[in-house]
Amino acid sequence: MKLSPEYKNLFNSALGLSGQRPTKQREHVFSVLLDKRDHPTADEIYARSRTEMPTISLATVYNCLETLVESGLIRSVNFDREPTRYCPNLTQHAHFYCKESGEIVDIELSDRLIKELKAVLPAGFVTEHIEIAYDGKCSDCDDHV
Amino acid sequence: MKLSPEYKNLFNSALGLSGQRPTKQREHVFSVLLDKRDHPTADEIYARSRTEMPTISLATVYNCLETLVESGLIRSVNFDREPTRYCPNLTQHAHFYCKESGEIVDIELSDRLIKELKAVLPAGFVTEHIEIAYDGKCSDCDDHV
DNA sequence: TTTATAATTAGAATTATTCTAAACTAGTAG
DNA sequence: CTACTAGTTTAGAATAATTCTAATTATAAA
Repeated sequence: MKLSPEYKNLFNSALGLSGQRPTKQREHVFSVLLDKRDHPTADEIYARSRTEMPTISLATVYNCLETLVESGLIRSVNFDREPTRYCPNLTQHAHFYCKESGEIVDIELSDRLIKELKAVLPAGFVTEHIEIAYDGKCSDCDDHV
Repeated sequence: MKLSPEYKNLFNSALGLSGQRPTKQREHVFSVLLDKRDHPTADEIYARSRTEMPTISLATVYNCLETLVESGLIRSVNFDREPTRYCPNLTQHAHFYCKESGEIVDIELSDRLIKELKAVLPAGFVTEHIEIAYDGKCSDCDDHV
């Protein structure tokens, strides 16, 4: 697990912009997220990180995740009564949580739709981020197939 | 703090439909939420409930909130790194969280917009609920006024 | 290099929430 | 009305996720 040159650049510049240092641990946690894009929890990320970096601590994983979120490299996702999950933040997308399988699927959102969502805000309201979470059943789990 | 006849009806029938008993505690927690619609946390609801019902326990508040959510009378709302908040679920709406004032504002959503949001799901995906959370600055806190 | 500042670490602490077991209450049948 | 059954409440203990603390180590800049 190693960052490709493009991601390495992205990583360095994003951290640079938010005034934070690129460390081995931060890079590794980022690469773990890029490697398997299944929206893991902090605990899961900790477990995966330790296979290649056995000395990393859980606190560091939390710290790294916080830093990566701040620098815009990843996003945190919350579902009801579930620990926070994380995903590398590349495109504008929503999340679909399947109640049956527990799977989380990314849903791409068009610029037009985002614009419409912003348009419904009252005058003077400025949004930085819109978090959209669907829940229901995915095509694999839907009954009337 | 007492439920109006309409809400009392709504309360009884909603609980009835989901096979649960209408108790004093559930009714009181519901009335607390209706009384001040500011998206309080369980702790805040506990504090408010105790002014009129000093013997209610925190566990009961959690139980009541769970029951009310199940029966569709209220909604739970999650924001990053914040305890779960609750609101009486009357209309289809999103939530706007102001990073400056901490205020949570309801944003009404048209049926058309909801339809469009459902339309972007892949074939076979069925959603029961779409949770939409904006964050940014509300009109009171926005800089360039 | 040296130095100042930031990041990591392990473990303790905190916070939100859930669980447990006993006491109570509502709805139902006699 | 009385007793029964199942659901609900209660206080406190337990758990799970996350944050804090203080010591150590690493990074970047002079």
